[in-house]
Amino acid sequence: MTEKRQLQKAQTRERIIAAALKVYSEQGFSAPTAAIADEANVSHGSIFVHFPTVESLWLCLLENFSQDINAEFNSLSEYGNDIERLLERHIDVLIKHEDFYKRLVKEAVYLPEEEKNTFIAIQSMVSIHLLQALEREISRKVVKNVPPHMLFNTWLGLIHYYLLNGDLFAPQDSVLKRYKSALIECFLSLIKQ
Amino acid sequence: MTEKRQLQKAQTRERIIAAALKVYSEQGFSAPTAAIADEANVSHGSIFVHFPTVESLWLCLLENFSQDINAEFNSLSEYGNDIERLLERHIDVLIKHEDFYKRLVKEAVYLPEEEKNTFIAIQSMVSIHLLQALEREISRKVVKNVPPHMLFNTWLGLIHYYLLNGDLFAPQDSVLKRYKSALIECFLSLIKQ
DNA sequence: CAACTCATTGAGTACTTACTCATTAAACAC
DNA sequence: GTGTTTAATGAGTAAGTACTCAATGAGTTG
Repeated sequence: MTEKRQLQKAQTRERIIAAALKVYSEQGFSAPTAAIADEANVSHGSIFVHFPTVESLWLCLLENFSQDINAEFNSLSEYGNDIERLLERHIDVLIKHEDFYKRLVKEAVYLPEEEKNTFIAIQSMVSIHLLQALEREISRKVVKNVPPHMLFNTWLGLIHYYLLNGDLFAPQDSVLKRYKSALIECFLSLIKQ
Repeated sequence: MTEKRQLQKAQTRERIIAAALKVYSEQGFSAPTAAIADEANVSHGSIFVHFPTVESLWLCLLENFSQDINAEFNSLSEYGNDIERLLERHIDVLIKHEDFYKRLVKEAVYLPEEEKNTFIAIQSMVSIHLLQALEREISRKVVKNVPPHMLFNTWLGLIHYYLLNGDLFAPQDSVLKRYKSALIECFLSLIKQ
């Protein structure tokens, strides 16, 4: 049997991934690989044993993140067409991953195509549920007759705006926690007839 | 008289500034100084004769930009409280400087404090006029009774969202030109009672 | 126990960047 | 015309980065 080695290798990989998530959340994706090795208590070279390039490490993190978050958004279907509860759930999931999500909003522009697309896919996940609910409520004349994708973009634009300017709106605090109800209230009152 | 030298020095400075504006608009603020020297047809060292550090070059560009754009926004007062025309004018000014403005939206987060503040000041300029009009229309019950600053953030969030995702919404084209009327229409119909 | 495999190491390499400074030549003062 | 000032030059420096690879030693196998 050749188990102990495999196990240790897997553990090292996980340590690197966890360290990278932390370091990138705090310092951004241009943080040096040396900082990740430090955080993971692993030699610098070890990173390149597990990931041939930094880009492959980014991609791995993004795919993990996408899976995690998609799993949490799947439960959105439970809420049916209750827009308020969908919005609440949306923000709650983002709060859970606020640091990393904020980094993505800030830096996705500079990530390579593949990573960018993964991030866009995450947003599509929410949009599916929200658009469905919006269309339903528009047809029921509860929500204004505005193209639903523009409503969705307004919502995401608002949230990302607050995330990007977090230092301004809520210094040393979670913007999403602080403004959750204000954001939802504002958006709801805007879209309603 | 010692004129020719001063004139040539000033011209070189302007050439560097113009080149930097172009290069940064196209490649972002992390573009190497060598690219700017190339574009300006000036030696690499020349840049540091006129600007002690790259940061001082960034700041100079931002201050120029702020002055230009503020001058154009000052005419906003002519429009009084006509929100639609204010929004139109806002987008028109941004269209005029779209490439550089887009870069700022994308990268302001990483610029040093002073540059970031200059960018924030630009946004305040618009907010003054727009908030005034919004408050007026709220008191006249034409616009919904939502905190005006949240309405402003919704508007700016929407525009910045479209700018950030320009490649998605309008590949190889100006997002603002393409979506100007849609954005204004959407926002107006949302805020109205 | 001996031979071998392989995850891990960290000093070293190759590259890119902002910034320097001795040198040059054009503009200027007399 | 001669000497001085100074804008401009570009090869050179220092610092930081991702990535490599020969050496190590713990794990594994017979």
